[in-house]
Amino acid sequence: MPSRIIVSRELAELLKLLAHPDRLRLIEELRFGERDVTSIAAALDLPATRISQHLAPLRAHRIVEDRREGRNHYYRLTRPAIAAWIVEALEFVEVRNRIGEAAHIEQVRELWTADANPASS
Amino acid sequence: MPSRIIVSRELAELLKLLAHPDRLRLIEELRFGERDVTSIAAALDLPATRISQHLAPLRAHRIVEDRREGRNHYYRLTRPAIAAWIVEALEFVEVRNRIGEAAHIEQVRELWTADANPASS
DNA sequence: TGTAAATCTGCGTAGTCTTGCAGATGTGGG
DNA sequence: CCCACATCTGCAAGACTACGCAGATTTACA
Repeated sequence: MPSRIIVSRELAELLKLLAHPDRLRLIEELRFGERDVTSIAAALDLPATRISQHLAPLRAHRIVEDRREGRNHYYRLTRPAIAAWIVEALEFVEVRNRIGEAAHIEQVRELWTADANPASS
Repeated sequence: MPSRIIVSRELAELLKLLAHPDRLRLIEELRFGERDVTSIAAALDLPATRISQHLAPLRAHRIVEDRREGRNHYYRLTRPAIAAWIVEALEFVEVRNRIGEAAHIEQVRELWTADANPASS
């Protein structure tokens, strides 16, 4: 079997893994370093169980790594560059004619490109 | 609703759209310019109907655009940079311990990074 | 040792994606 | 006008995914 087919399969698996709104926000949350599950859950306003469920496949594919400290599990990006790579994709998001759509994208690009984690918009 | 949530939804939609082995290879086929459906089908060794089915959602999200000439429909990437962006993702594909996995990835990276379309591996 | 906190895992349901196939459309040539 | 070619669309079955919930684990601490 040609390499193309093998690799495109792996690549598709990776993209499918990332192709969920919560997981994308989760990854962007980890942009600045490790966080524990409860903290991520609070930031995304989702139940901790759901975060754990999202983390499981990300962990299995080594998108994230974890470290235990007492009762808490701290997660971090295995290859932090993936967060920046994701933000680059904003360029390819179809800008529909809806009012404000482009503005939303620009706002998030700035948010996910910033060095710190100031406001949440 | 915060921009983050709106945009992460759009971004996830885009990634889901790309997250299919055939569609990834299809996009890489269009890297050098327009191709008609039959020609793509031959290159990927898939039935033309399937290619058409893959093209439909890509067209709807303006990943590709088409042009008719007689009976043929020629497709091209709306934003050609997306092909290069996808290849960058190879960096994040988990390199498993299987023999030859890394070699496969490297081979495809070269293939999908090359200026021409010589051999097929 | 008992209880609570933090997280993980398993399960059922509902919804979505993939794919082959049949049939519809549109176009060029005779 | 009729046929063949290129492509599209609709449909049903099977596979896969997301989500809420219940229960299992692991660890801290009294």
